[in-house]
Amino acid sequence: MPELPEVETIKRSLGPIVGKTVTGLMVLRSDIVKRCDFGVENAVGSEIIDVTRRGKYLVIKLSCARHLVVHLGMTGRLLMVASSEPIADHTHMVINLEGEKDVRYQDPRRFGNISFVKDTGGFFSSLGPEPLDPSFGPEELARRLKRRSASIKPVLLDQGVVAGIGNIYADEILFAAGLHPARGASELNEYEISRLHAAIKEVITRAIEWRGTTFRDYRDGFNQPGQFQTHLAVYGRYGQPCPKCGQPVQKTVIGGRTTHYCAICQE
DNA sequence: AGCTCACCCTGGACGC
DNA sequence: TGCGTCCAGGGTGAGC
Repeated sequence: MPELPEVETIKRSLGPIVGKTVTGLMVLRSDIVKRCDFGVENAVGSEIIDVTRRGKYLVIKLSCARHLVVHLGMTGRLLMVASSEPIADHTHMVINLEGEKDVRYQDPRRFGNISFVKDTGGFFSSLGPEPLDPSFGPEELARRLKRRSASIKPVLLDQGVVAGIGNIYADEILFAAGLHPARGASELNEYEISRLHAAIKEVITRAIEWRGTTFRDYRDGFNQPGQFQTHLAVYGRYGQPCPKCGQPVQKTVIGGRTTHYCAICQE
């Protein structure tokens, strides 16, 4: 389940492709293409000048002022492999690079998508701020929560509020902030919002340091799993002791999503 | 406008 | 062993 820390880790692992020239590009399943501002043939011959991230989106920037924007959904992977490797099942796009290397996009569940984008500004216009951007402060978070009557958990998952938070980190963030996931977003006071803001930065930063969470599917560009799963406080730990108070972690459904929390530590 | 919920998809876990 | 059922969840869109 690639959320911000996983996508950031993949982005960093794809460093070796920067500077390489695209020698071929094949889309093997057209239904994974979400938006197409230009033909794939336009990418061939371009140089990859950067790999960046916005929220949960990975952006492969090409020298022709065009971008490949990839969303990995739940089970998507971008892997660097030798061109001689056989094409694995559920491979939906192959980017051939100079030096007989490929970047391959695999996604068994096909919740992910690829876009061929000219103007990324427009593409990302509905996304909220990057949680680790220094300009993202508690005041802005407060402003974004104020008009939301829904529970804080689904509001944290709303990419228009803050970009990059998914189900795992929403639960971890709310635990770190000591906030019950069913609390109304607009009812949080200044102190609670400052705790939430600090928890967002802290949890995301720590998860990136551990190279993301691998529950089952997530791998970086070198096919390596993350390590943060052993540091989770509540997510996936239903019935196990809360790391703070020792009481069993609870599980419920909020906003249609499985939600883990500690009934003692999260008021 | 904002909230809630069903839907998409497939592999793995689980029960019988 | 095998079959059926359920579950995971990001984003989207329908309906309220």
